[in-house]
Amino acid sequence: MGRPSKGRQRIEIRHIKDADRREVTFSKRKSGLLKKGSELSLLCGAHVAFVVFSPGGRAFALGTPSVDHVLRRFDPPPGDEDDGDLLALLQDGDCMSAADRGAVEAIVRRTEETKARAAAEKARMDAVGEKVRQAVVKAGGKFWWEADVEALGEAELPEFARELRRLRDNVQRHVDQLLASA
Amino acid sequence: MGRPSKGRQRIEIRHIKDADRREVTFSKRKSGLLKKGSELSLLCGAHVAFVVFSPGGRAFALGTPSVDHVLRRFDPPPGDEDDGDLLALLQDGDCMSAADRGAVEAIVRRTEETKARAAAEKARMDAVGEKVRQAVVKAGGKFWWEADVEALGEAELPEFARELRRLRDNVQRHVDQLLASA
DNA sequence: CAGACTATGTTTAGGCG
DNA sequence: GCGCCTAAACATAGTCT
Repeated sequence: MGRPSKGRQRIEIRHIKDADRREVTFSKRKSGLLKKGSELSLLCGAHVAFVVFSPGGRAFALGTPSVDHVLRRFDPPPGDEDDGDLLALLQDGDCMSAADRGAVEAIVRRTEETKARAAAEKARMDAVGEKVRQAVVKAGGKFWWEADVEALGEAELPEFARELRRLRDNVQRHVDQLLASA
Repeated sequence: MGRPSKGRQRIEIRHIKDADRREVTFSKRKSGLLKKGSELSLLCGAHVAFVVFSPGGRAFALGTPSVDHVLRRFDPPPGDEDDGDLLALLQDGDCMSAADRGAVEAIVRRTEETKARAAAEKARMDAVGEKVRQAVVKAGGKFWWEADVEALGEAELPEFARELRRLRDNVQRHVDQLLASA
C-alpha cells in the first residue's frame, strides 16, 4: 500500500466554502489558538482573553487568567464546593465547550507532571490578582467590544445602541451582585 | 565555522524569569497569536477578539472583526475621512502595534490577490454587524473580566471590588458617551 | 464527532546586525 | 526595539477509525 497519509497540505488563507471542512478546521485551530494563548500567559505572565464566535452562530471561548485560576481551584482542594461550580460553568455546553475543557485538562496534566514546582508556581499565581487589578485599571476602558463598536461605524451605531444598553445593564447587575456577595 | 545557529530549542512552558527573554518571547508569540487569530477568522468566518495584557504593564491588542472592518474601510474608499481615523488608531503605538498593522497588511495583500472575490466577501462582511449584535446578546454577560472575577476567589474579592466599581463606571461612561453621539 | 495518524507546512528559540 | 537567519519544535490538512 501507498503512504497512509499525504501529510499536511498547504491551504490558502481564505474562507473555506465547504461547511464540514470549515467546522473541522475551526475546531482544530481554535484548540491551537487556545493552547498558544495559555502558553503565552504562562511563559510571560501575560493575561490573554479570547472571545471567539464560531462560524455556525454562537459558541465562544475565553482564555486566561481564568483558565489558570480555574486550575488553582480545581487542583489542590479535591472536595471544594466551588470546584463544582466552576466545572459546571466549564461544562455548560452553550458557552464554554470542549476546547475549553481541553485547555483546562492540558494544564491539569502539565501541573501533574510538574507537581514538584507546584508550590512556587502557586506563589506566582497568587500575584496574579494584583496584576489583573492593575491591568484593568490601566486598560481604562478599551475592551474588545468597545473596539468592535468603534469599527461598526456610525450607520450601525443606532442599532447597536439598544444592545449596548442591555450590555451595560448586564455589567451593572453583575458587578452589583459581586459587590453584594463580597 | 560551526553551525550559525542551533535552531529552535525546546523550552518548558513555565514562567520565563529573565525579563529580556520574556519580553522577546512575548513579542514574538503575540504576533503569532494575532496571525493565527486572523487566519481563523478568514478561514472560518469566525470573529475572534483578543485582549492581551503584556507582562510589563499594559499594552494589548485586539483582533477581528475590527481588523476586517478596518480593511473594509481602508480598501475601497481611498479618500474617505474615516480611513485616516482608523489608520491613526492602528498607528497609535501604544495600543495597536506592529503586529496589528502586519495583520492588516496581510489581509490587504490577500484582498488584492483575490480582488475578483471582493464583492462576495464584502457582502459577507456586511452581515458582521448583525452577527456581533446577536453574539453580544447571546453572550449575556459572560466576558473575560467576569471570569477573572469569578476565579479570583473570595479572599481577593474585597480588594478587587474597588477596581470593579471603577470599571463599571468606565463602562457606563463610555456607553453613555456612545449613546449620546449615536 | 472526537481521536489517531503521518507527512509536511508553520512557528519560533537563540543569535546576530 | 525590529529584522534576519537557521534548524528544531510544533501545528495541522487530509485521512481513516
